[in-house]
Amino acid sequence: MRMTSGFIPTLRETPAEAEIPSHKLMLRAGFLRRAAAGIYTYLPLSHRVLMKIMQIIREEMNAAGGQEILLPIVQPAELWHATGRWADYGDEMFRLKDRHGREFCLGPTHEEIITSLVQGEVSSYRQLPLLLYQIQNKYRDEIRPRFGIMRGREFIMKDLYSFDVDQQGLDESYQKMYRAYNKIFSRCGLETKAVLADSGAIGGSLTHEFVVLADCGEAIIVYCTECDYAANVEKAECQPPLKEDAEPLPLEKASTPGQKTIEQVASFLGAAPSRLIKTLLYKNNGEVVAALVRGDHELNEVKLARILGTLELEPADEETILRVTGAPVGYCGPVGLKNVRLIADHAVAALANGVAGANEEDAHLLNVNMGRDYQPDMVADIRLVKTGDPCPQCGSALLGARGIEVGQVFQLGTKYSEALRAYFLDEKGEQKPIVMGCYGIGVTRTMAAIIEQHHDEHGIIWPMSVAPFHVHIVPLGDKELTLAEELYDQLTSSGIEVLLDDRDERPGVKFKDADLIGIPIRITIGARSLSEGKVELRLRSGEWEGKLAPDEVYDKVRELIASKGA
RNA sequence: CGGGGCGUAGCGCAGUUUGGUCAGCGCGCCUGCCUUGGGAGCAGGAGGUCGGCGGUUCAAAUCCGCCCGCCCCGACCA
Repeated sequence: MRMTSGFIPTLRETPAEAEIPSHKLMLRAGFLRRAAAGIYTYLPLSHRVLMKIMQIIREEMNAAGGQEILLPIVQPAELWHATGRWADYGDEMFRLKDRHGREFCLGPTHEEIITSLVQGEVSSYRQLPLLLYQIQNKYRDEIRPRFGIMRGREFIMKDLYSFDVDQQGLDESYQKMYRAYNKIFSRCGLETKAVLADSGAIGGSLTHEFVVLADCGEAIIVYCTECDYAANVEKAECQPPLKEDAEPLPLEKASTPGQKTIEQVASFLGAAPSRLIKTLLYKNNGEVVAALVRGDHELNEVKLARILGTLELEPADEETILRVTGAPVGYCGPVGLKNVRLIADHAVAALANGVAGANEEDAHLLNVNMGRDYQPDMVADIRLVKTGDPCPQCGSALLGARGIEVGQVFQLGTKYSEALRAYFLDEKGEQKPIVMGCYGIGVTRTMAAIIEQHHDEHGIIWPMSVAPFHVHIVPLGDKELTLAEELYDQLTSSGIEVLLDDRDERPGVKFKDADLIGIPIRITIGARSLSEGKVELRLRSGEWEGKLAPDEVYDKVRELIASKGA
C-alpha cells in the first residue's frame, strides 16, 4: 500500500473525545473514527488488524474442532420470550419492529438463536458433540459506552457454543476452549490471566475470564504469586482467619456521640477497625437482610446476592434502617436485631470481643461475641478480597490488579436447551437436554487491549502477528524513491505486507507518522547511509537495528518476520 | 438514570463573566517560492447555520427557556 493512495488520516493532535492510550492512538494514527457514542468506523489500518486477529481465532477454533457459521443479527422476539430474556435484558437490548409490527432485536448475544437451530437439527447422541462458532457483530445499548472501542454499543465478537451429551463432555469442550484461548491471546502478543469469575445473569456454573492486565481495565482481579490461583474480585475467596480464643468479656455499652463511620468509632474508642463489626442492611424483595463484615473489610455484593439467590439486592434507605434498627444510620449492630436475616462473614465469626453498633443513637457495644450476644442465620464468605489476603489454595499473599476482560468461557448446562426444548436421544433411547457451553472473545476489544499493552509515548508498537503491515518503507526524499519502489515490489511480490511512504513530506513528518502507526519493521532510505550503499532497518520495538545493502534487505526482513511469529 | 464537564473551521482552542470593530488563534488543507535525517520558513488563499429551536433586545457566540449531541465519575458487561 502506498500512503499517497491509502486512506490513512493521521492527526497531529488528539481529539478531545479520547481518554485512554489505545483510543487516542487509534484516532491519531488513522485507525478509527466515531460515528455515534459507542459506535465506530474501522478504517483500513484497523480493518487489517481485525482481519488478522479473526484469522488467528479461526485457526485455533478450527483446530479445536469448531465449525464456523454466521447467525443473524436481527432476531425474532419469540425466541427471547421462550428463555425469559426478552424481559430480563431490559434497556440494554436494541429492539425494533418490522412493517407488520412484529418484534425483533439486534442480537446482544446468540444463545437463543443457536440453541433453536440445534434444536431443529440435532436429535441423536450420534450428532454430538458439536462446536459451532461465528465472528459477528453484537449490539448492546450499554448504560455507558466508554473508552472508544473498549466498551462500544456495537462490537465484534467471536462466540462459540458447545453442545454435549453430558457434563463430562462439557468439561472436555470447556478444556479445549480454555487451551485454545491461551493460544489465541498469546499469538496476538497479549499477556493474559485466566481468572475464576462469577457467572452473573447468563446462568451456569464454572466460568473463567481471560484478562489483559492494564491500568485502564475495568475488571479488578486478584492472583496468587505462589500458586495458580487467580480470580475476579467478584468471585475471589481467601482463607478465613482462625477463631480468636480470647476469654469473652462482659458486654458493655459505650457512649459514642456523633461517631458514625468505622474510622470515627475506631479512633474514638481507641480500637483498630479490625475489631469492629460493620453491619450493612439490604433490601431483597421486601425482606431486610443484615450483612456483617469486619470493620476493615468491604462487603462483596455479588457474593451476598448469590447466597440469597437473588438479582434484586439493593442497599436499604435511611428510613428502613431507622425502622428496623430503631437508630439512625451509623449505629446499627447485630445484637437485638429482630425480623432481619443475619449473615455474618467468616472474619466476623472469628472475632472475639468485637465492637458493634448498639441499635441506639450515639451508642456502641463493646465485647460483642457471636453465639452469646447474637446468632447469625448463616456464616458465609461475603467479603471483598483485597491485596495481602491469604490465598485460598496455598495461603500466600494475594496481589490485586486491574485488567481488560477480552474473553470468557462459560459452562451453561441445560438452561437454554431446556427452555428451547433442545433434546436428544441417548444410546438407551432416553430423551435428555443437550449440555451447553458458550465461549466469547471480544475481537474489537482485543485490538484495543493489544495497543494498551504495546505502545510508547510516540505511538503503537504492533506485535508482528497482528500488525496492519509487516514493513514500513520510508524514503526521505525524491532521490530515494526509486530504490524504495524496487524494494517495495520485491517484498510485496513475495507476500510480505508493505506500506510505502511515498508522500512528498519532510523526513520528520514521515518518522512521526511511522512511529504513530507502529508497523514492526521500518526501512529508512536516506542520503546519509545511501552514501555507504546502505539502507537502515529497525524494529519499532527498539529490539534491533542495523544497516544493510539493499540486496540483503529481503532475507533480513524474512528472518525478522519469522522470528516474530508471523 | 444520578453527579461533573463540554459543544465556536477537518483537529486543538481563545472569545461567553461585563451583549455592540469578535468571526479569532495554532495546526492541518490549497497555490507558489524555498527547504529536506525527527511534525521547517516566507508569501498568498479556501474554509464557520458559533450544536438546534424559540425568546429578550435597536443589537446575541455572549442573556433566558426548551431540546439535541459528546466526554468523564458511579450501578452493568466481551
